[in-house]
Amino acid sequence: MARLTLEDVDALAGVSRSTVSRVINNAASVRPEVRARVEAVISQTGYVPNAAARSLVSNRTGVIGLVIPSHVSNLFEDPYFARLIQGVTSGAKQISSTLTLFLFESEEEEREVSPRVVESGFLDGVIVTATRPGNSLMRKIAATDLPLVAIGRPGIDGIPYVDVDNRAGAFRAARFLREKNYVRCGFIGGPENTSTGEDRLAGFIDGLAEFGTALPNNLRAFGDFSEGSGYTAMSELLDHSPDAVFAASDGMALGAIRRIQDAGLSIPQDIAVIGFDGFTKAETAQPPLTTLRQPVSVTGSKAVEMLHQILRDGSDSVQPEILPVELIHRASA
Amino acid sequence: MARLTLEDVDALAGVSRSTVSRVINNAASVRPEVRARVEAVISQTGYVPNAAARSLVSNRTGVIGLVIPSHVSNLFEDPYFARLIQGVTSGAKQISSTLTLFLFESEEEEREVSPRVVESGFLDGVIVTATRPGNSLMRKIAATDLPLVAIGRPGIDGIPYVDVDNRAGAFRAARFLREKNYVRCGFIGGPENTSTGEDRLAGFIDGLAEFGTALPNNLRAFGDFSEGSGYTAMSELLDHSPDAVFAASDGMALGAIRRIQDAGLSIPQDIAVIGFDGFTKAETAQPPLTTLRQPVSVTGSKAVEMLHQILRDGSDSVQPEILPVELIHRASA
DNA sequence: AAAAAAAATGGGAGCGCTCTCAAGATCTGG
DNA sequence: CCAGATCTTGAGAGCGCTCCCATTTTTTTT
Repeated sequence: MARLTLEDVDALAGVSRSTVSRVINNAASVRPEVRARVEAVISQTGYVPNAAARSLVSNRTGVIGLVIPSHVSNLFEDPYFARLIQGVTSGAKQISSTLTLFLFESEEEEREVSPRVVESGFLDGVIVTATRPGNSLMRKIAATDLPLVAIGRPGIDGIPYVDVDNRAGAFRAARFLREKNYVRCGFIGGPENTSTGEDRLAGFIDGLAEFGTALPNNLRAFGDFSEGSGYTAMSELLDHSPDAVFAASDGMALGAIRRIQDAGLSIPQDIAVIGFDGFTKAETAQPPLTTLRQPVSVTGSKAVEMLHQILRDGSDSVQPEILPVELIHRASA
Repeated sequence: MARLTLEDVDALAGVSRSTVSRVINNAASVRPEVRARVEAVISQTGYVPNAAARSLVSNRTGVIGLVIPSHVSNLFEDPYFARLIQGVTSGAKQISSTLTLFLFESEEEEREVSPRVVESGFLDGVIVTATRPGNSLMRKIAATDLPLVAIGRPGIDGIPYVDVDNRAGAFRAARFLREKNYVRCGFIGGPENTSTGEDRLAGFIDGLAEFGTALPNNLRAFGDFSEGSGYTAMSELLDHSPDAVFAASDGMALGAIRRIQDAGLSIPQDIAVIGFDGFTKAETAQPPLTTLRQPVSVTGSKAVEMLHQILRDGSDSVQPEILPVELIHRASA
């Protein structure tokens, strides 16, 4: 069976092309009985409008892109992206859109693919995630008129974004530790050239400062959010005998825990550990990890929502959104 | 700046629409100098053909769908899907296609969205993953003429698919344990109504049978591939004092390890453990997990490759592909 | 009941591209 | 050097839909 067209439907329903189109698009000015008749034909024949023809004339495709730049694809084992994708997908469903994924493996790919992504009219808008300040992809997309929402504070002014309150979360971690009278608080951070990395460090420093405590350089170490890097970072910190550590991801926190235990020390008696993420693996850790839970999936759906609003009302209509994080108290601190 | 059209380009290059089209599509019959002239205009103006117009007439969209049915979205923390998506993405890139993701949260959604997915002509083809035998979505898609490739043995005849050799892998695990003279080998399986679950169980049974050993019912337990479910399943097995356990996923193996350690037993002295997956978390486990590594990402890109071949040569042209798995020997067994 | 206003419907153009087909240009061989 | 074959190019139709506008039908008003 060849695919049905709108014209087949109008012939069957005894109305004009325009009327069928109105029914499909739920437009006004169609008599209820006519509408019913057309709908009957549609459901009987299983007619589905052709997407390409539709978007050729309407300039809407119902497709939004999710861009994940190259430098993160290695940390894809992190549940973060899985959850984010879930959130974006479910947001997209709300607005009857579909999600296409742009996962880059190298900066070269970013350069190469981006015109196709951006200019072909294939997308109604994009969500760009995990960017680094000055990321050229983001900059390039922002220079076009393709609607854009960033996830995480972008380095560039005027780009609407959704972020979790990394700063407040890290601040909270510091206060928590200091209130429990841990005095030598160490820090395991994410990559320093990311907004997430920066904010969690800044917030932690601020939180300690509140109690008149500083964060000396030798109690700072950095990883890439992965468990392995947390293990390595903890090795550095151990030389300077911290009594508590705040790690900027659950993965790194688990790595730190493993390192601490390998050193024959116990948690939280010898060293307390706090993570950041709130993934399930934090729950089943030994000991269960105290952590800051961030609403990853909500971040994703919120981003879609913002994009939708931009699509409707223009990009001046939206404000950045900062979602709260929550301290989950377990046994590790 | 309004978007350029092909006509703008032809005017600038002083040729006809047809010629520009030929250049874009890399067709023959264009004099080199003319081609060069047109290409110069294209690169200077940054012209990109409109995707919708193109696919309206060519009936190709350059988009392939990846369908993940509802019953797996909860196990999305598993690195499996992240890796699979990576593989599919990189395969798609090879054939200049983009990937759109269909992640369902309920069977109702599957029913609702599927016509749009399938019939709108928006997709050149789909890859359906993690299906259960008799899954209605798969069946429905197979009934249309949308090119389809399954990941994992589908329950339905005539559908091309890619799978890893679950059976051989599980067989290998059994042989390995028996050769090391473990005599009471237990099994923690995946969901019984999935092909993966079935094949890993069948292979393990066969492998034991090779040594004249049976797999009694009280040494079988089942989970959903997650760590938590492995923990629970191991609790059941412990009552029947196995001296080795093969878990059908790394996640469940790690859960089992935790359970065994909670019981004050040591690995592999008291109980040996083998997993299945070969994820990085198996490497960093305590003790490091012996496991069967499956090529997840390759599975994804292979599926795209098959789809591509179907698109070119028709669906009779492809054979199912079974990818080998590899035993990684570490300390847990 | 006729005139004016409002609502419903249909016809036509056109979105930006590809592809067929015919015409023009270039290249063969005798 | 010209008939025939080959290569290159351009014109035109049309993919399936939406949207504007003119026409017809219905409703409201006087």
